Amino acid sequence: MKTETRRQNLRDALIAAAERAIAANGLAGVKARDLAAEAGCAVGAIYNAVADLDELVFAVNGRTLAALERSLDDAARPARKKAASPAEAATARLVHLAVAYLEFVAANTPRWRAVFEHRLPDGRAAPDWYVAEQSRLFTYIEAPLRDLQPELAAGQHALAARTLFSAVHGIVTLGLEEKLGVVPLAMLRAQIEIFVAALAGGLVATRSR
Amino acid sequence: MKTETRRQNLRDALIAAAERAIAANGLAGVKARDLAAEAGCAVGAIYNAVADLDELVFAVNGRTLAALERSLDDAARPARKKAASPAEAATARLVHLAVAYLEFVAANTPRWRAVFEHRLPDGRAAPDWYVAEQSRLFTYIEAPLRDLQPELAAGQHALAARTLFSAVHGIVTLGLEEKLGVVPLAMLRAQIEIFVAALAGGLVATRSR
DNA sequence: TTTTCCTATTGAACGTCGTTCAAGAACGGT
DNA sequence: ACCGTTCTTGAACGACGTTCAATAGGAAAA
Repeated sequence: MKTETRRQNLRDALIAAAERAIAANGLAGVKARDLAAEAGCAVGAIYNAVADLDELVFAVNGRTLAALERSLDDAARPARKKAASPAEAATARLVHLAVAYLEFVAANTPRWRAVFEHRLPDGRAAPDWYVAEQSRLFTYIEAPLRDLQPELAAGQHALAARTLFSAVHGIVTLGLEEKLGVVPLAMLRAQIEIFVAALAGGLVATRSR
Repeated sequence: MKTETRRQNLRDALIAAAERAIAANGLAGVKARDLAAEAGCAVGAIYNAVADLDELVFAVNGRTLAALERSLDDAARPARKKAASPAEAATARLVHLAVAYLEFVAANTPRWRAVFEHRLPDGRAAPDWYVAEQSRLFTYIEAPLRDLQPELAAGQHALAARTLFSAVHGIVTLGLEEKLGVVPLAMLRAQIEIFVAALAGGLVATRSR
């Protein structure tokens, strides 16, 4: 069964080539002929290792999600400062997470943009493993949110985590995108710290009303 | 000078065709041959009325920005409830603006997505009139923010307006994009009301510290 | 009006893209 | 060693944005 290993090797080479292409030129840099040249095969051979170029993009995006998770884990490890209250500790963790997200995206901008720019045609859906990976990342946000608003129903935390992530994602994405005025990274970090802290504080205040 | 009016007419027809194409099939629906067929001209004639297809997209996006501004104006008109404090009035206006934004985007999803999906190749910049239009829209956010945090330096309000817009934009965009779980519009509106109100409340609380 | 020049218009053609396919090469089981 | 199956190849296909030589037609001069 050497043909199967060769197929796997080609697949890996293509994924690696696609990852380099995305890092260098974004999603638009993923071109069948270039990938074939870099992986050392003919254009047509791509379609034995992979159904689509879309499948390659999903593979690369999956690796990017895994890399983000590693960054979030590293960011969560240290810190552990004493906090006056559980709510303050939760707020600090949310701010920390948001800043870690900002820094990951800043350090991996083209790779990360590919995660959100990629759209598959018509009604085709993302692979299950990909959705699962994406979903699991939200648990990082749900845990502090539970500490922040323990009285909320279970499903509400998942919804709030989506909303909070979307908000931070918007700030990070539009901030790094220089479409409307260039915002230095340090200023962006400061804004995120202010806004996430204010948001968390506001949520806690809402609770007691 | 009939040729000049004909050129203008063709330009208008092409913009209208592009707008229909975007509304129906998104940015990817803008195709030279289809536009030419719908505008009743040959493919090559497009390039007499317009430099690029990008120019057409910018024209359509400009119209979309104008439509958003009309929606925001309409949304700002009524309401005018009595508020206990300037801060509460400002918060209510920010929530109102965010909800109006959500509803505009929900009612014009493909058109609005085109505004953010459109990327021009290499180092070409957006036209000046387009940047100005986009910039002017931020003043809608800056005014309530000034009421909310009067002690902030002038430039800070512009920065905070960008950040707040980015956050709401993230919530709206990822919420309407059904990539990760479908969130009903009503639920999305509730989330926005909660989050913007909490954020505004948190910002006010930060001020007094 | 007639003639002339110039520019607008046309649609075939170019280069690039993802994907497919007929042909030939290489593999795996017997 | 053989043969059926499968993989690999690169030319070919259709679609895309854009360009261009050829032609048609309007504007200015006679």
